[in-house]
Order: sequence, then structure tokens, then C-alpha cells
Amino acid sequence: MKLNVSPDTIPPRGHEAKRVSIMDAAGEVFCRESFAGANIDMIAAEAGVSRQTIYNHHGDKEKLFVAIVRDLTERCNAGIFATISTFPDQPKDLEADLIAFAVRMNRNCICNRDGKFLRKLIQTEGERYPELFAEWREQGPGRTWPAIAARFARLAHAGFLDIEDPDVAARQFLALANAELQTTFMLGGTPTDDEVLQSATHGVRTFLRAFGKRQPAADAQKHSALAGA
Amino acid sequence: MKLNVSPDTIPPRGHEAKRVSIMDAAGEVFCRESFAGANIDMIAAEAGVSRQTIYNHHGDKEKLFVAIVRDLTERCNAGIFATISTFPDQPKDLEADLIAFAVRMNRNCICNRDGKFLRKLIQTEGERYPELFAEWREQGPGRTWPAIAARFARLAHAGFLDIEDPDVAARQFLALANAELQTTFMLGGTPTDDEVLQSATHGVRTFLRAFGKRQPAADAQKHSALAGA
DNA sequence: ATAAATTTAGACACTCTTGTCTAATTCGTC
DNA sequence: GACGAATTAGACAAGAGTGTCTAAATTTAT
Repeated sequence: MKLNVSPDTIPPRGHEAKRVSIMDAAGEVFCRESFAGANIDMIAAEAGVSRQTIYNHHGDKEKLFVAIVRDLTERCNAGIFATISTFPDQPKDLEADLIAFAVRMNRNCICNRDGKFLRKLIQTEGERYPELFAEWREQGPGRTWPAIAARFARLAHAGFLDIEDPDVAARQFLALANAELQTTFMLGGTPTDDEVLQSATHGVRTFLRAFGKRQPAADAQKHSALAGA
Repeated sequence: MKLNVSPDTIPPRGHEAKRVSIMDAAGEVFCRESFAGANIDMIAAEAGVSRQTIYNHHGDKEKLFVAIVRDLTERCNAGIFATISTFPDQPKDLEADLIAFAVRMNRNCICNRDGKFLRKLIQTEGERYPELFAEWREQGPGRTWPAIAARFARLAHAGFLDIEDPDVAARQFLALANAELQTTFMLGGTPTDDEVLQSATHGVRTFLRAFGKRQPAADAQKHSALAGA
């Protein structure tokens, strides 16, 4: 007998490929046209699949939509937690390390395809599917904000920052990092790498002016005079 | 002859009343349902008007939509400029005055009906009407950001703040003031007065930690030791 | 009161979309 | 090459929405 075990749960290869391309296309189209404006034929065409296949896989338009949002939420969360795990706990150059972190967060979680789509779907359809987006709120912001706040708290505890309320600081950190991208986000655009870097740089500088230690930390008293720049 | 001049341009009173209630209802419905999801009968019902009247006034659904966005852009801009004119040029208590300004900006321009509707329509339909929203971008952010930046520049010049780039500082000011309202905005909700105040307070405090003068200004050297608190 | 303008309800043709069904075809596997 | 499962194209009924038209009713100004 062949080594090909578990043929009972994993459907044929082609089946899964169709499933993925349907999800991709549906995300794209729902996002571009809104739920009401999207139609199944459009999605089918974009996925390179017949309309019937979509009904076979997902039942109806609404179930398809819900599946998309769940999928995006999950993938975005994974990305955010992966990025949080790169938070600079022992920074060599605090400013540079925080800028790099902010850029990673933006590029990999907020400006990328999934982030952009999820944001748009939440903004557009959030009010129509209260339970679905309540779920997103719990799974997304509800888990990611505290995780980021915890990292800032640790950084403060280690003497690198001067923070009273880590939750507030975490929200402000991301607000500052995105401050210059708001208009672009509004219109559904994707900022360039350069814009992301600019915004992160300005944001982190302001953040450190507010929360940075005057005399850096621990062994740093010797060059405190230089640290202000 | 009567004093009632210019009857040639001003249509009857009732006509104008219908027009207004159509605009109100259409804003409401387009916002709630998105362009594709909205239907004329819904708007007519909500406006207390027959479907035909809407066609008489606006021609078709798309023209109606464009009229709504133009109208909202205009009204929001007026509100923003009115609020900018209350910017504290000669603050007695810098922190309190900036918090009050941030709260006014939020309450009167961003969280109010018009602000909420315009934001949602831009997010939802921005990509479908590029010229319309390019227009918004020029008339809105394109004119309001520099106006706010100019006020911060003046405040810095008068010695109340320590700012290098007023444009960046202005964007960061508003980003900080809204930092804690983002999730609510995303889902189309309206934050409570208390949430607005909280966010503004935290935001302004951070802003002043970053950009506030250590020794306040001009005649203030004498009590510089107290100013840090 | 009367005349002009506006609004109204309802019917209407037309188009678009959803979701189902069927028969033919393709695909993956043995 | 042959079998079974999945996919496909196309037709289809049912429903919903747009924009037009008409004749009656209502409002507004003279």
C-alpha cells in the first residue's frame, strides 16, 4: 500500500486549490465592491471557477462572506502575534529598534493584503454583522493590544522607558506610527515603503520624546549628555 | 409690489424642505447600507417623500450620492474651520486648553453625524469615485491640516511649545487625541463624551511630554522648577 | 378662487442577481 | 483505461431594484 495516509479527511489536491482561489477572489471582490455590490459571477470569474463550484463549497453568499472574515481575522492575528514576538526586549539602539518594529507591524500586518481587506470589511459591513465583528473585536484588538502593552511594560520595567499606563502607551505608539498614513488608509490606498518609514520614524521620535528616559538606563549615566540628541 | 424679491431663483418653501429631508435620509441610508445596498424606496420612505420626488430633485441614484458627499464635505469643512478658529493662541493653562480643543474637534467634527457619515462614505466608496474623493482630499485634509499646523507653529513661535515640524506635530496631535477611539470608529460607533475626554486627555498629556517646554516661556523662568509637574 | 407647479401612488418595462437544476466534461486515482 | 468525484456551462424561476410614465391630489402664489 501507498504512504498516502489520511485520505479520508484531506480532499483531493485540486479541491483545496479551488477553495483557496475562491477565498482569495471573494476577499478581493467583497472588499472592492462591498457585500451588496459584489456578485457571485464576479467572484467566480476572478477565481477562475464556475459559479456552481462556489455554491458547492460555501452554500450561499452570506456564508461565503462570513468565512472570508473569519479567515482574514485568523491570518491577521497570526501575523500580528508573529510580529509582536519580534518586539525589541533588549534594544541596542532603542529608537532604531522601535522604528524597525513599527515598520514591521505596518508592512506585515496593517498595509499588507490581509490587513487592508480585513480593515475595509470591518469598516464597511461591521454594523450589519454585529456578532461576527464582536468576535473579531475579542480575538483581534482584545488580544493584541494587551500583548503589545505587556511588551512596553517590560521595556519600562527594564528601565528603557518611563511609562505609567502601558495600555495607553501601546495605543499611542501605534497611533503615532500611523499618524501620517491615515488619509491613505481612508481611501483604501497602500502607502509606499518610504511613507511607512517616514511615519514610523516621526512617530517613534515623538513617542521617545514623551516616554524616553532622560538618562537612558542602568549603565548609561556616563554619556547622558549625548543622549538628548 | 411685494418685498419678496428674487422669486426666480428661490423655489417654494416646501420644495426646499423636501430637498433637505431627502439629503438627510439619503446620507443615513447610503451610510448604513453602502451605495450598492441602498435603494431609492428605502430613502424615500425614510425621507417621508415619494420615490418620484427624489428622481425629480436629483435625476438618478448616482447623482444623488455625489450630491450627498459634496454636501457633507462642505458642512464638515465649515465645522472644522469654525473649530480651528477656537484654537488656543494665548493659552492660560496649556494642557487644559489643548484638551478642550481636542474635545471640541472630536465632538463637533469627527464624532458628530456629518463627520461620521462622511468618514464612512469615503472609506466605503472612495475607490469607486476617484475624482470625487480627490476633490474631498484637496478641500478637506488638504486645507484643514495646514490650517491646524499653522496654529501649532504660532504657538511654538510664541514659546509655548518646542516643535520642529508643525505639519508632523499637527497630525500627531490629532492621532494622539483619537488614539483610544480607533476601534469604535472602525465599527461605525459613536464614542461617549467620557471616552472622548479620556482619549483627548491622555493624548494631550503625551503630546505635551513630547513637545512641551521644560521652562514654559518668556517670563516663566522664575517658576521653572514647578512647571515639570 | 384660480392657475401653475409640485408631489403622489401605482403600474410598468427592463435589468440584474441569486440560488437551483441538469447534463456533459474533466480530474484524480487505481 | 476505467471508475467515481468534482467541476463546468448553461438554462431557469423567482425576486428585487432602477428609472419612466400617467393621472390624480395637493400645495403655493396670485
